Amino acid sequence: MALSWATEEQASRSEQIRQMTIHLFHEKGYPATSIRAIAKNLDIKSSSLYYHFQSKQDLLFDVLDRIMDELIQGLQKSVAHGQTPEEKLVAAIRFHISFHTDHQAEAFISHSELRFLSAENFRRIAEKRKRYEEIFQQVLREGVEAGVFNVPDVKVASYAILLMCTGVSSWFAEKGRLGGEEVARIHEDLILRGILKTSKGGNR
Amino acid sequence: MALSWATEEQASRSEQIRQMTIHLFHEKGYPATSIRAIAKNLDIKSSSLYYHFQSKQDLLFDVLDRIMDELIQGLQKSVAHGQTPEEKLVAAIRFHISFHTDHQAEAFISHSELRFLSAENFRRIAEKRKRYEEIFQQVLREGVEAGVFNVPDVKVASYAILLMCTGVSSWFAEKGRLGGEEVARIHEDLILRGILKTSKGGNR
DNA sequence: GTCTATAACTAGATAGAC
DNA sequence: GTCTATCTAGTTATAGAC
Repeated sequence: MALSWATEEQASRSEQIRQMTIHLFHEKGYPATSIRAIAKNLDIKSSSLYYHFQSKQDLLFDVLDRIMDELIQGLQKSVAHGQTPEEKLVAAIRFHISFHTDHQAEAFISHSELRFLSAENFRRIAEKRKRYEEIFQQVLREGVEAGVFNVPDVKVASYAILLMCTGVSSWFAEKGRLGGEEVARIHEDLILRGILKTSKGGNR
Repeated sequence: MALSWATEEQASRSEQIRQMTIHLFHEKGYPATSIRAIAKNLDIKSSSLYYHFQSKQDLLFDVLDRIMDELIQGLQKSVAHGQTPEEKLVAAIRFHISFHTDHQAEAFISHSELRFLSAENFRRIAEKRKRYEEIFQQVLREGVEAGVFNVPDVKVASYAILLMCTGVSSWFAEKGRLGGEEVARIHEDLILRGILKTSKGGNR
C-alpha cells in the first residue's frame, strides 16, 4: 500500500524526491545522506533539488511532517470504527502495526531522524507525535473509566504499547515467517491480556 | 552505576574517549559526530585520538562491542539468580530496564548506530545481539515447557518484550515523575499478565 | 602521548545559463 | 525545471616533530 499522497500513477518530481529521501534516510540516516546522493539516484543534479526544496533541513521536515499527518489521520479513522474501548484499542493496535509493517522505512525514520530536526522544526513534529500518543491514551482512559481495563499508569502503558508495536518495523521482514496480520494478532493478544480486567483476552 | 570498565577513579584516556564518544553519538549520531568534536571536548587534538584508535569505525565498533558484552554478562548474571521461569523472566526484565534507565546513552546507541558499522563489524555485533535475545527466548521457552507461560510465538514475544522495555530509554527522564524501579514494576506487571497462564482456555 | 601541518576529499548551497 | 561551475567549509586520516 502506498501512502495517500503517492497514489497518483505519475508521481511528481517533488514526490519522487520525498520517496527517495525516505529510502536513503532509512538506509544511512540524515547526516550520512548527501543531497548529491538523493539527486544522483533520481538522475538529476544536486542543484536541481534546490528548485523543489529550500534546504536539506527543509526536506527532512517536510518528509517527517507528512508521515506524522498520515499516522494521525489513519489512527483517528481506525479508532472511530470501534464502539467499545476494547474494540477501539484493537483497531488502534492494528493500524499502528500495519503502518509499521507496510511502511517500514517511514516508520523507522519518524523516530530515528528526529534528533536532526532544528529546534523549531522539532517542536512542531513533537507536537504531532504527542497528538498521536494522546489518541492511544484517550482509548486507555476510556477503558479504565468503563471498568474494563486495569491500567495503573496510562502514560507508561501507552508508551509500552506503542514502543512494542513500533519496534516491529525494526525486525519485520516482508517475506519472513509471519505476515503482518499474524504479527498484529500476537501483539493484540499480548496487550489485551496484559491490561484487560478479565482474562478473556487470551481466548478471543 | 557506572559500567564496569569505567569504575576506576582515574579513567584512562582511552576510556575518556569512549565515554565522550558515547555521549556525542547519542546526541548527534555517528556520521554527524566528527573526530575533531570528540577530541575538542577532551581538550586534545584530533590527531591525538588516532594514537588510541585506528579509525572512527574502529572506535564505533569498540564502543558497541563493550556495551554488548556488558549487556550479555549482566543479563546472564541476573537470570541465574531466578529459580522458576517466572522469577527468571522478572529478573531479566528488571536488568534490561535498569540498564536502559541507568545507561540511556549506551542503550540508545546500541540500536541507533548499528547501521553505521562496516559489514564485518556488523556481523560481529549482530551475533552478540542474537546471543542476548536468545537468553530471553530460553527463559520464555522454559516457562512454556513448564506450563506456566502462554506464549504462542516465543520469538515474536521476546521481540515485543525487549522492544517495549528498550523503548524506555527514549522517554525515561532521570528526574521525571517516575523512578526506574516504578517503571520496571509497571512493565513486569504488564508483561506477566500478558503471558502468564492465569485462567483456562487461554490458548487460541 | 600529544602536537602542527597538511593531503585528499566531500559536504551544503548559490549564480546564472538555457 | 534542470544544467554547469564554483564557493566555502568541513571531513577523515597521515607525517613527522617533540
